[in-house]
Amino acid sequence: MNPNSGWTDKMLEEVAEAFKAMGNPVRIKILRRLSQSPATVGELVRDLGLPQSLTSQHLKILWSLHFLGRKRNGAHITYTLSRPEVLTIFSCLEKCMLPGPVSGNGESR
Amino acid sequence: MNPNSGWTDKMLEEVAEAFKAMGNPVRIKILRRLSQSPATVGELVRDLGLPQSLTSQHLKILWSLHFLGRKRNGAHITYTLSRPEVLTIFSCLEKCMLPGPVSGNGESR
DNA sequence: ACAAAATATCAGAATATGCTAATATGTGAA
DNA sequence: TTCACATATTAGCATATTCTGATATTTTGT
Repeated sequence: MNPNSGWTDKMLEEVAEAFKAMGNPVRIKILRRLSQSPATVGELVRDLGLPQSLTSQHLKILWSLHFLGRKRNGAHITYTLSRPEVLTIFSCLEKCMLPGPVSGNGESR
Repeated sequence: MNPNSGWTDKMLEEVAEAFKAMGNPVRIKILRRLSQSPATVGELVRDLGLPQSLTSQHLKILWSLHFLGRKRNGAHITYTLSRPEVLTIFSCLEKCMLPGPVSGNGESR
């Protein structure tokens, strides 16, 4: 019945949101940095060389979508990667999607 | 030196583009439909219940990013999924990211 | 209570995205 | 060539995203 075999429209939306979250260079930087080790906002700002405000905004996005965990430590807030699967996806992309085999897709116009 | 251990800025952009491409419900529908079997634009329009123009626009995006292959057959054009890895990513998302364990992320404000 | 440091939020501008409706292009048949 | 069908492209609008710069909030130390 459902022409989307298995996925509801709501699931479609959520999956799209998850991809969208990863569809930004700054957020990818953050995710990759946090995959090495947890970090505070200040450390991220320093390591990635980004404005504090911008970093905070992107952290909010990633956190609200449950990509990140957050822990207060005095005046500092430490963020952690809460979905290691993200890294699997990254390495899949790195290996499979970037080189773009484009093996004879037979476009002959 | 590079604070992005391994990835150049160009790679970051390209990976982000790939994620962005998958960050839209219509494009996810198309990718999933094509994962079952190749289809012409008309078939996609019918199966997914989308306007022809919109379908064509999204196909163009997916094709130009090398997600799809294309083959002319008379007046028809058949599209195929050219990156089966996409499905791996989908199922990873389906299993890991959607249920959102959010297991005690220790947010205690 | 005050100041300083760390983080978050807001306002606004520039750009990008997604959609509809209309039009163009290409293809095969008569 | 002309028609009908299949697909692509365009224009324009509405909304979303991304960024900067300024301001708010929270926390610790004095």
